[in-house]
Amino acid sequence: MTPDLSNCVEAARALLGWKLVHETAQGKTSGYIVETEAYDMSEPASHSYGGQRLRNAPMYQEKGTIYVYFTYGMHYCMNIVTGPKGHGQAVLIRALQPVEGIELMKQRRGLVSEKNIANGPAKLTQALGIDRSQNNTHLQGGALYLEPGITPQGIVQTTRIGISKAVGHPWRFYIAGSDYISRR
DNA sequence: AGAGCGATGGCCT
DNA sequence: GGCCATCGCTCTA
Repeated sequence: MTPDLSNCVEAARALLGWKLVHETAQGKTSGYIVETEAYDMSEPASHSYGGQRLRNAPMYQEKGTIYVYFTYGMHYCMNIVTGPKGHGQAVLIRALQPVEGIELMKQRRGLVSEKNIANGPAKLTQALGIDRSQNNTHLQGGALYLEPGITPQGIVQTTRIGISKAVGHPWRFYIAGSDYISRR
């Protein structure tokens, strides 16, 4: 069960409130998606810009494919692929509100505050135990999947964070008033 | 074959 | 607010 993933910008909005779940040998962890960003092959901030290559190939797969990339020599970030096969687009999951397996997530993150468990794209992959082995897998039928969660009472749309190109696109979304987003 | 740099986070001041 | 860790992908030669 997934929201409509036919377009990255609409999907980024629609994914807010859904519960992202990961089941591992250590246990089950999950959180409500509270912050997202859309990326599309038409703009240079996207990994899919400039055509398909080995690294970005998952972005060109079927909607619901998972794209995990490694950056800054130490961080993993996770995206949910959207659009038809052959169109390089995806939604970056930027923050979660912890729900299940909070103790395990704290253990993985090595800290105490619940607000800091998953309030950033690389923090949430560490908390849920996501790495390269989930890259190019699919939300359907895997250990990493979506479940219905909460209905956001308000959604804020603004510009994306941490990029230097195509900075004007208002393709970042977060749940209004959430204490678990990376920044306002 | 090799240099440059990034959709970041943590720790320091 | 600023700096640094750390590595693999991409581009150029």
